[in-house]
Amino acid sequence: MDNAVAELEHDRDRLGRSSTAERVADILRDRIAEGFFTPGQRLSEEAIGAALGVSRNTLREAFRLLGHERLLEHRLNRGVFVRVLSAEDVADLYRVRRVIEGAAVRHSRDASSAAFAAIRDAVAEAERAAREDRWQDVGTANIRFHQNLAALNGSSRLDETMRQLLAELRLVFHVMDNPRAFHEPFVPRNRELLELLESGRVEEAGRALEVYLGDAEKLLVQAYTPRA
Amino acid sequence: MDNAVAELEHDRDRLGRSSTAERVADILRDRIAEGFFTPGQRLSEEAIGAALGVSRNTLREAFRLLGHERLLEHRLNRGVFVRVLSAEDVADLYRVRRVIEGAAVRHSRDASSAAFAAIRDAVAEAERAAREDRWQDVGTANIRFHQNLAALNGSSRLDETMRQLLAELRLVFHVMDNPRAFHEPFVPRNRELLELLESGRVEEAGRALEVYLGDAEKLLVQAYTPRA
DNA sequence: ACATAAGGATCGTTGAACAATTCGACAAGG
DNA sequence: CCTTGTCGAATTGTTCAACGATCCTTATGT
Repeated sequence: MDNAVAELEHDRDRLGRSSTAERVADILRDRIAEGFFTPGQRLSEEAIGAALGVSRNTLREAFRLLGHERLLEHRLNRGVFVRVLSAEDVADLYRVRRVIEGAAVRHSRDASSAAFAAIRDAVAEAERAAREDRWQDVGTANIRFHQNLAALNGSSRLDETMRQLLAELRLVFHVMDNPRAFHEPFVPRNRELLELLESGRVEEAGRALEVYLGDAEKLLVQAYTPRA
Repeated sequence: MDNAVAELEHDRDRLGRSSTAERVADILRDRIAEGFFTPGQRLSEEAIGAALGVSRNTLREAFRLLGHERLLEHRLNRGVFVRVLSAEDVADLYRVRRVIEGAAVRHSRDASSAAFAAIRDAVAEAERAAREDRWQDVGTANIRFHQNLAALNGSSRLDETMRQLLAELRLVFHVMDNPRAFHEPFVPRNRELLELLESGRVEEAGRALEVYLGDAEKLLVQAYTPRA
């Protein structure tokens, strides 16, 4: 019986998981990800508080949460705004990706088969969505691909960093007017990268990743600089 | 004159730097770093609010800030506690360090001389503090050494990640009963690592770093497991 | 056209209040 | 003796109303 009780401890995390502020943050996070709130838009404490039926204090806690995820920007005495990423931000995000995903590739030698299965799933999902012209979903699957790739590092903190990073990148994706043109080319390249990893050609995969990220960054920066 | 004005922009960050919640967070962060609050200790909203003369709402915002830095742990309806790191946490922190600092070493080829100067400063400061038996300061200087080493990546986001990581590690340092035994051996090794970098022997530096981090992690884990 | 001042809107912070939850103590029952 | 149910104190979660501080806009005067 002691064993059965001991197993319950795995579920302990789920107990603390529901304060109003966190649920509000979840809602706002989704709204930002889906583009309902656009970058640069100001989020009024009063308006949103009234709309969601929570007090200003609770809403402010939710804002604080999303601010630390860099999805919102908090300007003193001026309110919170949906983050606007600069070209420099994009460059920085890709510097981090090269570091984390590059290390993930090098860790692929001693990764579990379950970790590879997760990556394979994401690739398959992207291919399926691409066949069915669901380009928004292709983008989501691509993001999952890179999230699972980064997970090869085996570090929960790097997973968290990666999740935040990809959430930030999603802010930029919404600026792209043509989602297909941006996401489509990377579907076969994800497949390619996966096969290099599974066949153990680590150095080759590392070089492919560098080119991959370089191309993706270039596309994003080009979509940004025109207005400068 | 334009140059003088341009230089002022570096201080711009500090302007927005003054909400009460953030200042409270700064105070608590320092207190935690110096060991005034010990891991596992509960921080009462009422007691601390009264002591600092701020309202509960403001204090709770400060708690949120530190919670996202993983210095405090927030348990629903039970309050906030100074974070207690497990052996698994230590292992995870060192996984991240290997990734970030390892990448930093590889970036050292095209790093500015100013970046190297910052590292050299930290090494010199550690040596000075060691000569004067200020072992707490040696630890602080060692942390600065690694912070500046990570800065070779040239990414503000990785800098931020590294700052949080090192703040978490400081939580563990306070568990060590003999700070000298833990910090002293690494002072000459920092010097060694710096010289490898400055002479361009990157691969060698990478291997030295791996050993370095492996040794440091082992020391910490040993200090942890006895009580298990 | 420009600087200045007034006004309105919004944020930052406080203090109080009440509901919800936790925790320890103590009594009842097996 | 151990377990279980219940109560009450203490603490947190959340809301609300209020006031000063700050920013933005607009009107005013030169």
